[in-house]
Amino acid sequence: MEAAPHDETIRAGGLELRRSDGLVLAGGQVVQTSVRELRLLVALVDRWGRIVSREELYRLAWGGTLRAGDRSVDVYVHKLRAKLEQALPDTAFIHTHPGFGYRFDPVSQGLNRSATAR
Amino acid sequence: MEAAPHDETIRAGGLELRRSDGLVLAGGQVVQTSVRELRLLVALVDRWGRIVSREELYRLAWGGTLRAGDRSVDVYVHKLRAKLEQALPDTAFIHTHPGFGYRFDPVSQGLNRSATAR
DNA sequence: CGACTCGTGAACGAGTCGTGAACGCGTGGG
DNA sequence: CCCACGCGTTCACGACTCGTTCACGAGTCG
Repeated sequence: MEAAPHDETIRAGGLELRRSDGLVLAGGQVVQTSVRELRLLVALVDRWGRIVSREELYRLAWGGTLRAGDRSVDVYVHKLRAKLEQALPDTAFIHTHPGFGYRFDPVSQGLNRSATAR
Repeated sequence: MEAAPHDETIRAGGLELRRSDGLVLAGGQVVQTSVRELRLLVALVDRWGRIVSREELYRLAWGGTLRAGDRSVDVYVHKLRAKLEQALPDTAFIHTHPGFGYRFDPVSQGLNRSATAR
């Protein structure tokens, strides 16, 4: 029944991601995510610290090829950011790398951390 | 980390569930449940805090495979919510996760600003 | 400036979920 | 034998959610 070969639970800067349940916790509270949102988040978290192109993110979360002009990834990154920031306002999780893609790396505001963004 | 494998009596946020009797108490008063309702409730409580798919709930409470288009689980979740809400109006027990399933987690209204929000 | 990338809110169609009601079945009492 | 009753299923309709797409503005770079 439970098929979870990977790490069942991922923890990152106040974020908790239970793969088997499809449950996301941030700061102790439940973050409601849709199926797409969760798959995108998992795709990003699995490549923690690395820049992931939109093409790859689309392939992982949607399962096809990203067509030219498709902004779906952008829109869903926005949705994820909104939900995560609502739960943990002082932490930035997803960073934009213009021309390359997105990168997942929790950075708490006010603390010294590698802020590679922009 | 595992919460109560098969305890006799389960207590959760004003709810009391005795397995052997099949007795459900909420806020001190008895909640009359049918066999199906109780089995569904037990299935949810046993996976407290986790999202449980309709397929699994059907398998646990009914004992077969959920056919496409079968709304039985939805209807019985509704019945359970109605009965629990009548006993404890300020507590939400069963939360919906669209696309995933249902999750049992008692949340008292007004005292808790977290959990199921959108 | 002009072209491009990205953020963000809104609108829309499709699908999912909540909910009341009708129906059928078995049970037990008159 | 008939009827009332509780239980479980199914249906119908409304409300809500999801994913896509568009539109516009901000920011960036040569």
